[in-house]
Amino acid sequence: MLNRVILIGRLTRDPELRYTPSGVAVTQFTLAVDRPFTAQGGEREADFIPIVTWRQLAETCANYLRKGRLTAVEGRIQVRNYENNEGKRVYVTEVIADNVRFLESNRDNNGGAAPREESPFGGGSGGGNRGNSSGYSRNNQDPFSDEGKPIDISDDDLPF
Amino acid sequence: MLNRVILIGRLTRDPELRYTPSGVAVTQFTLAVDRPFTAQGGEREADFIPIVTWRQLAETCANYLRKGRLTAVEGRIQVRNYENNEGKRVYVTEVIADNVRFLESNRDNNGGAAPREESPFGGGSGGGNRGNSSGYSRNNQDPFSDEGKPIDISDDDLPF
Amino acid sequence: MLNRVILIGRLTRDPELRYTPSGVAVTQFTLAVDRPFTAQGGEREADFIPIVTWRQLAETCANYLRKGRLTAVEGRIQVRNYENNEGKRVYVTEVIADNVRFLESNRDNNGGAAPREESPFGGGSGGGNRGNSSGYSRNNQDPFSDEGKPIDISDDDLPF
Amino acid sequence: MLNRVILIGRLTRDPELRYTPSGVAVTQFTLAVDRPFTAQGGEREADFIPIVTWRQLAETCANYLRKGRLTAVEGRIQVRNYENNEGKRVYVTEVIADNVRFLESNRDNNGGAAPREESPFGGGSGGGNRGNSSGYSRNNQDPFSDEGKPIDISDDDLPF
DNA sequence: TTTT
DNA sequence: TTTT
Repeated sequence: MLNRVILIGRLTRDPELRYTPSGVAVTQFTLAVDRPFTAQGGEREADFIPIVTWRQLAETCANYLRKGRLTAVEGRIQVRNYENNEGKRVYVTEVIADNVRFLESNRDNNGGAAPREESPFGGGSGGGNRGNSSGYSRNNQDPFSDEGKPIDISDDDLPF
Repeated sequence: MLNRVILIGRLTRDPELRYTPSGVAVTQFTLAVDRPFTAQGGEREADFIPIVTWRQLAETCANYLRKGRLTAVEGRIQVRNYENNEGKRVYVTEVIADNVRFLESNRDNNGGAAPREESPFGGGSGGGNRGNSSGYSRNNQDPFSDEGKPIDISDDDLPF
Repeated sequence: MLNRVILIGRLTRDPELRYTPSGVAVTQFTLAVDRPFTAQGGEREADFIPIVTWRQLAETCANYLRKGRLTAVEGRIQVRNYENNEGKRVYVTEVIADNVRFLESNRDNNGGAAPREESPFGGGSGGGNRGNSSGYSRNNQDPFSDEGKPIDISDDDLPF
Repeated sequence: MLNRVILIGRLTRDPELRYTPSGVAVTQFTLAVDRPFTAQGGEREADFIPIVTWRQLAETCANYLRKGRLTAVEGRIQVRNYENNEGKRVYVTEVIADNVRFLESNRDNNGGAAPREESPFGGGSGGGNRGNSSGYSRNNQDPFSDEGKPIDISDDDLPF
């Protein structure tokens, strides 16, 4: 009835952009969020929280977010489930984001992977392929071709 | 770095109160939270989100929450993992609540299980056993005795 | 850059529906939200927080919310300012709601004012005047005619 | 009954640390939070939201926050009121913060005022006066001496 | 000016 | 499988 999540953390890897069979953009990444207390032993732990974004927001995230970047995410908790290879039901909890804030510009943080775009509001190579950073065109790609795991993304998951 | 969740939904069952080996109260329940849109086909779906409360809040939840009650929960997302019987790593996502609001009084809603306590601020049988609804005293109980699944609760999970 | 508020409280009065000069619905009400602690002396205090809703949500709120009802509100803090009669700048802080949840149905709570509509999803008198509870038609009304204070609502305040 | 605010924005000035008559630290600052849409004319507007922190958090904020810094704030909305010089009741809305995150380290942003401390976890001059940046000792100060406006802070405002 |  |  009400379901609201706000997180600030850092990406553990570059985001992954894919497309559903019907061509809708989806980007997934994981946010490492430090816990507000230290574990016994004094080490600070983190929660690794899977984030999913759809459509235009997915393309923006794929273009501008990179591993290590401090990022704020607003969204809702969603619990999916599917049957795995052994016929067992597996539950997957993700945050479906509807608002993502880039708290570090590209200038601030240049460790990790090289940015695919020069600047958050900079040029890009123009044209219709913007946002599809896989190098495949939107029509003949197979976004899941390199995936060993069961395909767990479909148009049925579309939140709106 | 920041991790905040606010949910409003209904309990799918009565809450379960247990104690860690060192005697700390933990209560778990699941909140059914309706999604803000309807699936294709027009049915309204819900997310079933596991909630964990600790210490005094755990005892209050065990005493006053019941299946079906409309409830607000504030907390943070936590992702635990453990190795299962087949040596596979399993990830469990829960909301660790630090604030729970009972949006329906006992009077409002008397379906489901009978309340164990008469009123939210009513008597109880007094004495040291308050909040331990398992019928075991706090010292000789085995809160996990009736559990087939691997014990996935320990003092290591203590959030503060 | 990020601005999110979630409140649960009770309406101090029936909501007030008005229309901007260009015919956009706006509803205002105040939420009494109990503080999480007691003041010295032991009395529990509350914050009285002004809420504003626009368009369709404004009409729904005007139709179904009433004085005393337990209500959840999601939105953002907005700070307006205007010059008063004495030429002094006055600051007004409100929560612009984009999501409102009715936590008590009409059946639960029938003290206070009589409901203008029978049931949350019930009939109403039908037709185009739905949601305009002032009795004026949408075109020839003056929503501010009965107001002594400076007109502090205009199309400029439109949030989207 | 539930009152939660999360903001990300930038300080409009250096924070102001004061002490109540009984010696409790209070820090006030204003956060400029960009609105999620542009006004007609295309300019992006912001809300200027007053933040209050107490005790240890007040001292930390006074030490490490500076004008212009990107900052996340978690807290609750509080509405105070007092009678002004002309006998008129004035309402003041503030966010009482219980969690503040510094999203830019001292290195990132050195515009505006010079930092009073070298680094977030750096030295300081040590000793009991830490956090009292007014230059007054905690006992003989008058935290309101340089204030023309009515004293609007007192131990009565203490949130816990 | 305030709600239960 | 994890980020600074």
